[in-house]
Amino acid sequence: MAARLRDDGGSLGIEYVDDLAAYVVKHEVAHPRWVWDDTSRWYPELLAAGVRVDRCFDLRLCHMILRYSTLTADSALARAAKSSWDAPPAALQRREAGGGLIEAGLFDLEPEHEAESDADPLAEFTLQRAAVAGCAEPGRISRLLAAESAGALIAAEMRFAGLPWRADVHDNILERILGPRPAEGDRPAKLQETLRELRELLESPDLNPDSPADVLKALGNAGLMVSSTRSWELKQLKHPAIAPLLEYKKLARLLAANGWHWLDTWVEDGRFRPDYVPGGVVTGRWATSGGGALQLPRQIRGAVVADEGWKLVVADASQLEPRILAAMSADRGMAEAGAAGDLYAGIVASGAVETRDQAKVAMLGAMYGATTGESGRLMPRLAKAYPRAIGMVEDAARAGERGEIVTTRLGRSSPPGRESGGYDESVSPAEVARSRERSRAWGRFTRNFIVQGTAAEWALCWMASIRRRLHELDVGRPLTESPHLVFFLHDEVVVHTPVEFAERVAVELSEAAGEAGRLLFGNLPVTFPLTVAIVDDYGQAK
DNA sequence: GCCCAATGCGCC
DNA sequence: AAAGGGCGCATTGGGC
Repeated sequence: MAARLRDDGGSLGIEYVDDLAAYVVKHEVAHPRWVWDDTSRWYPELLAAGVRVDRCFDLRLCHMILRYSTLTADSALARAAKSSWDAPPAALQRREAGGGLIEAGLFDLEPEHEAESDADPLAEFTLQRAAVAGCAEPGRISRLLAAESAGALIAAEMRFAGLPWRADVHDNILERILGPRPAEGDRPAKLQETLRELRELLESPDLNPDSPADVLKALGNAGLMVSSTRSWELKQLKHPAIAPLLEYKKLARLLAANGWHWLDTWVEDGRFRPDYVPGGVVTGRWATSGGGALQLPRQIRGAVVADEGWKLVVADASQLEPRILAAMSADRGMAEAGAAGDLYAGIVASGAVETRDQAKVAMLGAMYGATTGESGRLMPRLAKAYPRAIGMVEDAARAGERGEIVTTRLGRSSPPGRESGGYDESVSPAEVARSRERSRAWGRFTRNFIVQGTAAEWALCWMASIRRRLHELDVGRPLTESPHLVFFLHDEVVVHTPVEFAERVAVELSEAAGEAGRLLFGNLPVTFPLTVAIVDDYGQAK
């Protein structure tokens, strides 16, 4: 069933839809905003039928934002009991593991909710409109809902198009690093050789290098005291076995995470198609499921190769999070430091710290909540030079420690913290210390939340703008025959484009970045420069 | 055999 | 340089 609504919400009638694709094609010429319960439920089949839509409103994603946003806390929607609109996306429910469905476990739904008996999209849409209209910042929240929904369209389109992936190139890379593909279950030659050397140097002929406990024991026998086998900890040690051990771990990681098994599982017909999950992270970042798409190691990016006659345009936003912080706190000094291009160099030029590395470490520390080490030591100097920016993250941290909720620029709010509850006299000192550490940890989370979450909003607006601009470059051609987005990584995008459009695409990416900045921050003097590369393979970028 | 937590590391 | 935020995934190893 489909209902047609006027802008004011008035109904133009309800009709039964037999052929969804034909129905959408017929009405898309009028550029409606399609309102549906879940983009991942409807859009893939439309794309498969060759149908693209311009705009939509993803009720489930928008519901989650409105449910928790402090801007809409007084709305009927936020006060209502949990319903099927609070359930995870259809795409996640569909995915099977073993013999059964994955239990998302995030929401305690009563059984009757799963029957979607209460999932009337018209009623939900009305609730959502009321929530937006009744809030103090309708402009911000409606921008967020539009951006989130555009993200849902993009996610479906990226999966449909797929990331170009040359299995033969990937295989060559693996052979060069690991040796020829071994029989199933055998170690590749380079791994085997490294292991032989490692066992000899540790005098542990039966060492299982894949078992941290076993490695720890062998290191202990060799007189090496460490509390774990993490690489950074091993690097502190001086012993001939450390080099081959680190080497083994690196090779084993590549084999296990992105080796031949990964290739067989995730690459089909020259494309890698992960499931993108918009809103999958509390901060508003996307998650993915399948193939570890957001963790593709640099080593194998060379296997992402543009089709014959096509190019990849790779763009990443330089120092996005510090710039976001400068903008949201309206810290003129920090904005100025980034104006010339390299924010960290600008911080050095201002005299706050001596070296670019110090500037970088200090900024990361400010956004993550570092307390010790060089990063912690530099913080006071940064706070003195940029009081508004640093003050903003400090305030967010203190709020989190008090159990309060923090909110991003456009209105996404952090989840409610655990009730901290003041401790009474009878509690042991150790218990008090644990409780304090928990609240500090939550403060680090809320501190980072406002920056990471606002950066995610910027990225969504950037991508929505990119999508519209790419479409306008070559209207009327099918998605995969004209410039289109094929990858997104928090502050970085990859566009697959026919060669003749590549230069134009590069320009549009930069202009879209400016547009995203204005959407979030109006005319504040904060710039969002990009590093853009037109390449044949992803490995050539950066 | 299945399930789950811990470990470790890739990405931002 | 230090071990601060967010994730997904493979593997080990313990419990049932």
